[in-house]
Amino acid sequence: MLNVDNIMEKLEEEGYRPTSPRRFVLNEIVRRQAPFTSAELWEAVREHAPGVGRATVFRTLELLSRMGVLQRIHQDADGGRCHAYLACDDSHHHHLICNVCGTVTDFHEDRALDALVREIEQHTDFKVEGHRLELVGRCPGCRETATGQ
Amino acid sequence: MLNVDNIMEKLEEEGYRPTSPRRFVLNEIVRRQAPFTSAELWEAVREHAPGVGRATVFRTLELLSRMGVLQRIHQDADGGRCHAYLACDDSHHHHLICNVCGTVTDFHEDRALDALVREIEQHTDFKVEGHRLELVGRCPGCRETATGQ
DNA sequence: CCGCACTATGAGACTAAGTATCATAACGAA
DNA sequence: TTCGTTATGATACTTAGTCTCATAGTGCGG
Repeated sequence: MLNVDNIMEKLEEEGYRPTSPRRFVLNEIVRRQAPFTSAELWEAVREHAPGVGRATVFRTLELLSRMGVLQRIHQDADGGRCHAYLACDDSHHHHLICNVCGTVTDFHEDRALDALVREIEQHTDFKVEGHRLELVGRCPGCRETATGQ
Repeated sequence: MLNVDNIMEKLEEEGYRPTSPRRFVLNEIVRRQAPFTSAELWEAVREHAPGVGRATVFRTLELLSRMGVLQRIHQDADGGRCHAYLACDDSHHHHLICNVCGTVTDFHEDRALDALVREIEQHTDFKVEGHRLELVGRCPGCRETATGQ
């Protein structure tokens, strides 16, 4: 699914044009494993495809988010600068982000989450309609090697 | 705990000065029930205490966040504009935000969340070190009255 | 009560993310 | 080829938040 051609095809199916600026941006997005900022992406696009404008980069980010190919994740940065983007498939899932190397793993533990939601609904009388959940930690690789924060 | 005098006292205990600009800002923060944006707060402060500068409002927001009196929450707004602030006590807890009226309820369901974390650790071999969780839905009041989105 | 070191403040410049505008260019169907 | 539509790049703009710096407030030691 995380393949430039597939996504371009999907774009076309949904009525958008498979243009080359979009392909350039998509190329840079797909090659990233860890969450990236818009600034990083724009820098990379400018280097590899100098003709492409900044607005197009943002427009493509927005388009792909709407299509579910990309997610915008929130991080507890100090001030602004809290957004990062991440290519992922569009099924409902959550992210596990490594504190050390930034790699992201998806997970789909809906049973336990449903249990949590049910418990909360009982206690609070809220009707829960949606959630935002992100876990951070240490991936299998970094768990062994690195020790300090 | 959500009392201006208490918080001012706490400020003083931690070595900060209980100045009147801080008190003005704090007043506006404490009177809000629902999450508010920095712009709303700044507008309110400017109206009720014209002498206070914008930088002071942001500095106070930051200070209170560091002290745990305030949380910065993330919302899936379209673009920037994703931050809201919320006064709350500093124990570890999560928020339940009403989609209709914006009211926020805290919850402390750590058992179910721990179960979720344990399950994920087993499946992924990650060591989970932290999480961000926010639930949105419909509070008891709005659940009865409103029906449309 | 006074002076002094330090912290806090306001004004305003600055930064960075993201959006809006607008004239132009590429597309693709007829 | 033509023509309506969609996409594009340049650039201006907006908005959240930060930085700087000169000034003012604060609290403590005398």
